[in-house]
Amino acid sequence: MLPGMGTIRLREDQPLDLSLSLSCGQAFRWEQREGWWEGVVGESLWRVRQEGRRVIYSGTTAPAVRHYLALDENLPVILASIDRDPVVYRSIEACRGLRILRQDPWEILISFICATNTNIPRIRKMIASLARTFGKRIPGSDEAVYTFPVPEALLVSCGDHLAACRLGYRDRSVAGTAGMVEEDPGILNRIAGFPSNDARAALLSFPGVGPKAADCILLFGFHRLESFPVDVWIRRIMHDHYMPPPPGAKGSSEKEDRRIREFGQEHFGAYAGYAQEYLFCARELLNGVKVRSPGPSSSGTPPARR
DNA sequence: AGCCAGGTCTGCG
DNA sequence: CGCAGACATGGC
Repeated sequence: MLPGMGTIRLREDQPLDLSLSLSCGQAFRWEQREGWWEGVVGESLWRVRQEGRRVIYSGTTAPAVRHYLALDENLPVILASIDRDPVVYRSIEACRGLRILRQDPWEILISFICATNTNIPRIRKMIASLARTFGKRIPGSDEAVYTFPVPEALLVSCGDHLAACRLGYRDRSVAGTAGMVEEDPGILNRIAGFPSNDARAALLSFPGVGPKAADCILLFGFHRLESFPVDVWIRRIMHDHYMPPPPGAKGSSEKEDRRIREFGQEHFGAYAGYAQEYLFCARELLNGVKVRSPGPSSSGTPPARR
């Protein structure tokens, strides 16, 4: 029997969609293999799988899994609180069981610096490349598996290694942010204790972190569930279904994104981040845009736009 | 081949 | 301030 193997029984009233939660774009290191989800959390390789109301795991412990999957949070209450209009209602129906994970702030900080102006498949590759190049190998796994690199690890090598990770122009931001965290190792812990607006301001001081990345880091790395990141998809959904862009508005602008974010937080309330994530995950349904997801996907005929 | 992607930063007016 | 371009790369 594998170390740390066990089963968690989900409460009848607490939905979970493990696959959706791990693949929806809030975490980038989970892969489906042989019926399991495999991912590195901290120093360990986890294997997780869901069978109905059971979560089966190995390589970790039940409390760690419960914490990571936020099984302590009352999802029906959260979903009821954001269920304020037919659009988000449809998203909830489509994605019920999606939970916002509790992930490591440092890993999320670097991940969402990498996530700017690119697509999810490539983000996954960039993160995998960083881990393979700078992380520690985790023993006891058939495939080579690596931890997410600590800040110092991203700095020691001569920079050629970073270039080899193919981050594009983001490599400077990753290196700069790693340098700042290495010089001030307590900074993320302090940010974790800040009120959200101060935490947001602090995150904006890292190179490569703008308003959208800061909100993603707050939501996924610091579990600030009121955060409402506005990316190209959310902007599209909000303009199509909630608040048409002002006449004469050209494409995207920081001002317009701020307007969308403020509307989202006002409209959805304290759990606006959950609303954002459900809308994001239902974007194909809502906007009729073909979206790729990892793993073998059985694609029917995509609905026409609108 | 060309448009686009979970945007950010810089340099203008 | 607010806005336009540049930006490095690869998915589709």
